[in-house]
Amino acid sequence: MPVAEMGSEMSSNLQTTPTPLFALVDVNNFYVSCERVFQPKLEEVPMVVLSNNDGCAVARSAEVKALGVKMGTPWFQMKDLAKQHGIQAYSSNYTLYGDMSSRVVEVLRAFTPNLEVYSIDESFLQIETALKQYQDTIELGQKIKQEVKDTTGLPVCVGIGASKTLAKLANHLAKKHKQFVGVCDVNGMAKEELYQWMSETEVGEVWGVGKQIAKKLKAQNIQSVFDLLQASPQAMRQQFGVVMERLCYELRGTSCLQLEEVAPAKQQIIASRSFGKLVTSQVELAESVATHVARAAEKLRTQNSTAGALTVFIQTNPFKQNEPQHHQSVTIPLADPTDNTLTLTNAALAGLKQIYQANFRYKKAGVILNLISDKPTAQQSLFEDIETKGKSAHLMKAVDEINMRFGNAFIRSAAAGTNGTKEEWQMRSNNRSPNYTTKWDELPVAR
DNA sequence: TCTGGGGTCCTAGGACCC
DNA sequence: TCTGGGGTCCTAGGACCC
Repeated sequence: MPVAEMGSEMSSNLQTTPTPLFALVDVNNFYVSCERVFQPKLEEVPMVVLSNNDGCAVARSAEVKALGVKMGTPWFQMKDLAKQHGIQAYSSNYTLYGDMSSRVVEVLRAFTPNLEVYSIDESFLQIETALKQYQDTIELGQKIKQEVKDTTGLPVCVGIGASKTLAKLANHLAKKHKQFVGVCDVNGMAKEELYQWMSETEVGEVWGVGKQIAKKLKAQNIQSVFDLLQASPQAMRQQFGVVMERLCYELRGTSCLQLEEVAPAKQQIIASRSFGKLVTSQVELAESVATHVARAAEKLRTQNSTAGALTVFIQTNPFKQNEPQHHQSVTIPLADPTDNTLTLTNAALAGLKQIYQANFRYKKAGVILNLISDKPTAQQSLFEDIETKGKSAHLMKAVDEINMRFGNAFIRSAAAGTNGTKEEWQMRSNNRSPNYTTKWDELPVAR
């Protein structure tokens, strides 16, 4: 589609709903910047922050990025480079980073309560209201940047756009190109300029386009963000699924992803670690598994939750290609949801016994607590749908089809939800057992 | 020859994010 | 020799249910 037509299509899409405006505030080189707040002498020193066991770089200063060091590069692989350029390495201090993160959020909340803490170093703000007190988006953005710097000592960039994806893109531009001075608004920008930036930016930079998808896109000559903007969302959905379709609309300025002000309840808690050296004995694995359970259970209690099941897993080192590999996990359902460390430990150790195999050299062990959620099952939500909205179109279609094939004798399965009260439906559902002998003809008759 | 079909649950795996 | 840890969502296939 020619560029000129696309603009008109975008505006017609937007007529129905008022356009939100998002700002993404992201701390530059977060862990590195945190260390520098407390050790100002590190300013402008090329440095990295290392993962657990000091394995690989999880944060790089601008100087190190300029040397071409990628995120996640193992420390041993960059030692030569480090020597050559005087790269300093620091072990990570997550307690400190967590604390700094809260302080940043506090500052941002003063601008607007419409805020989503997206990660330890990033927040989305919805800024339509806050904007009224400023001349324009750039002034607001600069004010945010200054305020965070003054209060916490941390440098941030601000990206502004009509969707979260565009705000992310804007933030990327603000970080990459000095002329934005840390604040970029792709919404206020002239279309021609935006499209220019988009065609200069690789498609892989788009939020939600990772390595694999970028590769497939490039194979069909979708190289830049602009190329993706021109692709048909329907075609993208065909190939990559619904997430990708949403992403395309977001790029075109139709916001599909809402601000999530209240963090949804966690579905799982993971505690895992790599070993410093490879482990072969079940006893050693059991010790580490017990430690992980204790940590996970602690997190569980902190958030006042209980686990309905527990998963244990152990893995060999995937980087050792010439060694036999063993990755296995087992999930243990817990009859009564619990937050009790001893109960969870017993379950975990029983699980470990099931999956452990001698003669493998294990690199990593961990546990996952599967939390009890109040999210309704698909069937429950279907029922609620019927209760609130009346019989939905797709359900009626299914009913019609059944009636067409089998006559009006009965309606089964999901359609059975149309019969009786919620309680009756739940009873039927609870009564299911291997011995359940009800014949078709005994099932409830429709209407 | 044709042989019911839709739903749930579970698991595994792939993709993505920071 | 040495390669993080914690999350999410989606999909597909098989077992099982009625």
